[in-house]
Amino acid sequence: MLDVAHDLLGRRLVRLLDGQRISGLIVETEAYRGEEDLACHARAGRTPRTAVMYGPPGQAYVYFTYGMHWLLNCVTGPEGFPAAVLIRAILPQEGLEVIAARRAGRPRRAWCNGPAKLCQALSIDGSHNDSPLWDSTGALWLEKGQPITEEQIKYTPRIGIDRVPEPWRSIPWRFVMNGTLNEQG
DNA sequence: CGCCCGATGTGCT
DNA sequence: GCACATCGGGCGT
Repeated sequence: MLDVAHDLLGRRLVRLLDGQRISGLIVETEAYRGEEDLACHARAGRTPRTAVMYGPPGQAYVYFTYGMHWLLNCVTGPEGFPAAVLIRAILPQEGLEVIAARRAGRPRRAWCNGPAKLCQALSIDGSHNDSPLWDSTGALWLEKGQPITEEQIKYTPRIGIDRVPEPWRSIPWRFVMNGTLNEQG
């Protein structure tokens, strides 16, 4: 739901890879909710791919697109209602050497400033689909990060859905923490 | 800087 | 068949 997209901002996304923590603060999210939301994958109803979104909240919904990219979502409630929050950008915090290696040749600001980039940086793929993001004993989870205030959040339409009809194309369900996307870190 | 476009596999019509 | 919740390189301004 929208409050989850809001709450995820400022939280820390943690990946345990070869025993090492790799993490970053979430600074950009988007909400997708319901079969009536024509930008949401669940617009086609319940299918093998979208089944996770109909399940309990707190699970990862990881899908493959454009023939080469993985994207990470957090499923939101209530159970039975298909909705998820896309994690679009993080600010790298831990495991910087690993991130730099996985994003070789790119400037730091381009390490994790996109939904597919952060999945590449943290080695997130389909094996993490339907895994619990509240379980800190797993390979991928969310932690309390840094509390943020309402004034720090910018609301805009969602990205990359230009072919979706109104009102869905323009509804401001993208959430950005002010002044974070272009930081050098 | 901005716009354009190719890459490349999968899910759904 | 075709669209796709993207990315990065190329080229023009």
